[in-house]
Amino acid sequence: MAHSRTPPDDLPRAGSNSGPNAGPNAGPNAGRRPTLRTIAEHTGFAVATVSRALSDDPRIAKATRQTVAKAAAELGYVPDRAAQRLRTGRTKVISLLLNHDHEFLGFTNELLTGITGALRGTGYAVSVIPDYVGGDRLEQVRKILQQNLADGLVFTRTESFDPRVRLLLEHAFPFVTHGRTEFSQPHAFVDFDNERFAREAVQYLVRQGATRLTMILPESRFTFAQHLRYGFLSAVREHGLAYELPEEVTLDSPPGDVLDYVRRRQAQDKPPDGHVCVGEVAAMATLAALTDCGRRAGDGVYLAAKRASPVFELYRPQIAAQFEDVRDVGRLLGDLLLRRISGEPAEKLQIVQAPLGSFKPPAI
Amino acid sequence: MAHSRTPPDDLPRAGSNSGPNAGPNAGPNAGRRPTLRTIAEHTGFAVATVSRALSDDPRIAKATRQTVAKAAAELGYVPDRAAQRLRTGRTKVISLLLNHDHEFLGFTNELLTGITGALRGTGYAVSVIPDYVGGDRLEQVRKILQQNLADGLVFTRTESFDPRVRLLLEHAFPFVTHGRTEFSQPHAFVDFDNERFAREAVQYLVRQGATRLTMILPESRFTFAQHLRYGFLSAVREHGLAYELPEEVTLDSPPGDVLDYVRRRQAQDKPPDGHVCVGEVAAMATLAALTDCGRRAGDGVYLAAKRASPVFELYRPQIAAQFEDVRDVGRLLGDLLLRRISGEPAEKLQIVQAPLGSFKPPAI
DNA sequence: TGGCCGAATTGAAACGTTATAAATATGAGT
DNA sequence: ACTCATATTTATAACGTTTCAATTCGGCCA
Repeated sequence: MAHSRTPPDDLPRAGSNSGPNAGPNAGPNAGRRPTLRTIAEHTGFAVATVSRALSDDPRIAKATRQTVAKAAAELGYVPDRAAQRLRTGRTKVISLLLNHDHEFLGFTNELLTGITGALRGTGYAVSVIPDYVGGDRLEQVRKILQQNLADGLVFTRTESFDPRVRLLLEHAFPFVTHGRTEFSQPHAFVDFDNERFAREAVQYLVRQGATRLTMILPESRFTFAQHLRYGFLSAVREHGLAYELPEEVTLDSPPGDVLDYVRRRQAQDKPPDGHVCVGEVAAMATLAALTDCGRRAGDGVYLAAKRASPVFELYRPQIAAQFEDVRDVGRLLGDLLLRRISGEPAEKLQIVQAPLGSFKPPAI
Repeated sequence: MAHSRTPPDDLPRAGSNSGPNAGPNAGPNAGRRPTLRTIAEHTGFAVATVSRALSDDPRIAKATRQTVAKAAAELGYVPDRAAQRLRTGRTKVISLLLNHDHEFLGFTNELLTGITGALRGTGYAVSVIPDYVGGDRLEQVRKILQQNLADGLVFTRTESFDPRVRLLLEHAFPFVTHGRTEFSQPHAFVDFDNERFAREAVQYLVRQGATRLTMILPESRFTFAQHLRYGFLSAVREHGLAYELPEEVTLDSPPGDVLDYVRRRQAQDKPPDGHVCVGEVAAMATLAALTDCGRRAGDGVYLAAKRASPVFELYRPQIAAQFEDVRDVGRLLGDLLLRRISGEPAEKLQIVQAPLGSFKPPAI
């Protein structure tokens, strides 16, 4: 315990129990969790000094910082989050708005794995907030803002003019979305290049020999619906092909409805023979419907899908698919949010992910 | 603003700004979030009284409680969690240990939906903590205990003598597990009746005409591995059937390994013709392997599976399956944990869920 | 009149941290 | 010896809540 200047070791002004028996766990708060005060009593410095030393404030002498750090480590000190939060207003929490209604298989698990991975070692915790897509999506965001429940926010299923984005921008609250918006003011996001996916899916189906293409779209309010539509349409028109974009069902329709729709459509005139499937569930429903109608994928009718679950390679017959690495999405979202929280400008925190892999006719 | 006794309306002892202009938002903290003090200044009561009144303390006059409640509502008061937490030690957080390695498709999403649903309106937040099954599963639990990061804990994939359970019991910390243990001291849990599932799966396969049964088990340290094994074995022996329980692969093996294993086994002597599949991934892998070997489920080889994802009904060919309602599991876990936190004895908080539905030969 | 009681309310002290402003000591310059 | 800038450290006041130990008050009993 070598101090630089005059360590007030002997000054009895600390009062209570810094007397003769300043043993390791002798104080009145014996078994309790160590606080800054504990360290202060052990080292002889003031609480304020200890606080500063631990945050590596350059105004504190280097020797002091080391002494304090050592004592803190020995005592197993770890700062009290409630106290820090009360004092600073920073929560060390990031909230994830999670939607329950629709799910690409395994999406939530992969996303969380990615986010918690990115936050590892930073002291940030992830708090999960339900996002009822059907209800008022603003409610939870308002609550977080008003009650200061988090330092940053992540959410998915972004709409072109997402009211949550508007609100958060107004409040200058750090956030990252999965998906873009069409606001002029920039914000941080990670997005999959759905336009390119749709275009390449169409091109693949054309190569396979499909002549009439279709794709079940997300509800049009979601930005990625526009990207998909644009990619699909521009590729289809380029090849001068027939196509149809059904209005009756969306990606969020109950899978049974999608199944029914595809079945019905198959029974009608000129059914499509090239299906772009934007998720595993859509692909499964489409494939099931085709099977139910006695058709076999690869034999006069073709699928091109997007998959997000690594496990989906087990599907038989295999489906030609590009991969969206959702774990990586989570990692990026976490990473961008941390940087946003620490002040980086939003326009530098925008990532469009390219689809992984390329469409190949299934071997099996 | 009628007070019961002597409201110190006129006493200027409050000092600062309770003078002539006690307008709604006139104080020095104008736009700021209202605190107990704000309410105190508005109603003329002391901060302590307001605090008590809001917690409906019977020592506060009824009229006062109403006055305060009204003022709080008008001002939009909402207690500061950091301050409450600092003062009381209660965090209003429950932590969910989430494992990333293995996933029944959609499990995490359903579980979280259930838990957050159960916690709705209670003020509790769900914090997600990664649980690296491969690593030290105790580390995160220790951290939560030492740093007092939560009021309660939920975790899955429970082991027969799960060290996390032991530690938490020692510390008398509230928790609920998904899955039982073999400790003598009781603790709260929700578990699926895997023994019954395995037994009924075997019975179904026998009815279909299977003669040699198999099941890929979880690693033996997990309690549900024992339940599955017991159910499987007792049913198999009852029927005097041949069986095999492979050692090479487990439920946690990479799906590709499972696929390879089943394929290899099919090529060997006396391959099993009845497969009990404990999850969607196992079922997909098994089915894929059979398909790859030119066999068709339902035609001399049979599957009986457990499914946790509602979406799995889209699988073709359909797989005879019982359903574990994971959303309900989540709801129950949340519910039990709340009750445990509020002091109910653990032995009354134990639920074994019966499998939903019964095995039927797939129509399609 | 005075003392005592119960009901209602209150001041003040915590909880553990950080930020502000002030204090102290050191060394250099005069 | 005296001032002054510099380098360190410190006391103190918050942050918003809950709770302990008073305090106030009217009425009741002696």
